[in-house]
Amino acid sequence: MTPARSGEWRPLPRRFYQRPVVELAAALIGQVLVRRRGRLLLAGRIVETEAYGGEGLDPSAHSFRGSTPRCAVMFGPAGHAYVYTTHQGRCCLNVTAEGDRRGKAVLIRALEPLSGLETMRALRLAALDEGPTRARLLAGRADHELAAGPGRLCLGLAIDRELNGVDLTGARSPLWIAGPGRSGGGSRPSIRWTPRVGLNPASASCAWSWRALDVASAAVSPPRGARAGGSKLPRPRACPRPQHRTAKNIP
DNA sequence: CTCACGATCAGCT
DNA sequence: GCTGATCGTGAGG
Repeated sequence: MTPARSGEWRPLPRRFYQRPVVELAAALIGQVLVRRRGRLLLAGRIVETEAYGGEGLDPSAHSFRGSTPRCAVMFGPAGHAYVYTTHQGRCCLNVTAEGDRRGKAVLIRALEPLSGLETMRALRLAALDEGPTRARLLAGRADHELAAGPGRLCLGLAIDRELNGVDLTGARSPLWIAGPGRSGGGSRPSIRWTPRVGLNPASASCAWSWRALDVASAAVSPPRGARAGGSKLPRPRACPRPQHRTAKNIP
């Protein structure tokens, strides 16, 4: 936001990412994702993440069946960006974990915008078709909705496949993750665990509560299609026996 | 080459 | 709360 605050946004070191992936998903809550675009900094506080396990361990992970051209970055060192495209030209951002080259990563699902809000709004709008609803969207898009969702935050922060593989710890990186700085207030966020979004409810991995979210944030992404603006926290998708992580759960 | 499948989103009921 | 759009990716023939 302010130059003084942006000066506090230094990249977290490699060792921050070198830990079990579920632990990293929790540790990322409250940190600040920063995107440098020319002289402009776009940034938001991370409020929602999901852990994805490794090859042969987590059927929901792209790395489950081993390295492919798309997910090769997951098999690289920790602290790099894995950006993949989903349909409708949208992207999702993951950060690699552990560095054991077994394909573990954390999906960043939602941010609370901190810096560059007008640019985020413009980038989001540019991705929509021109039409009669455009003005209404412009007026109605609340700040906390700008990056509430994995595809939305990539649009708003101009994150696309060109950033796939970038080192998040690099001093000159166009993308990095920083500590909360003074604005963090010193108190650790309160984390709630739920099953991950979009899984087949019948799948065994649906029982693993590997989605971490900041209970205090209004910017967490709804599981699917729910109207924004409501104050209710998202309800986890119906899954058999949701449970918190256990030693057995952690790949 | 062809086919099936989503780690989604916006709009409407 | 539900539906349709729409296309990159990877597996298989």
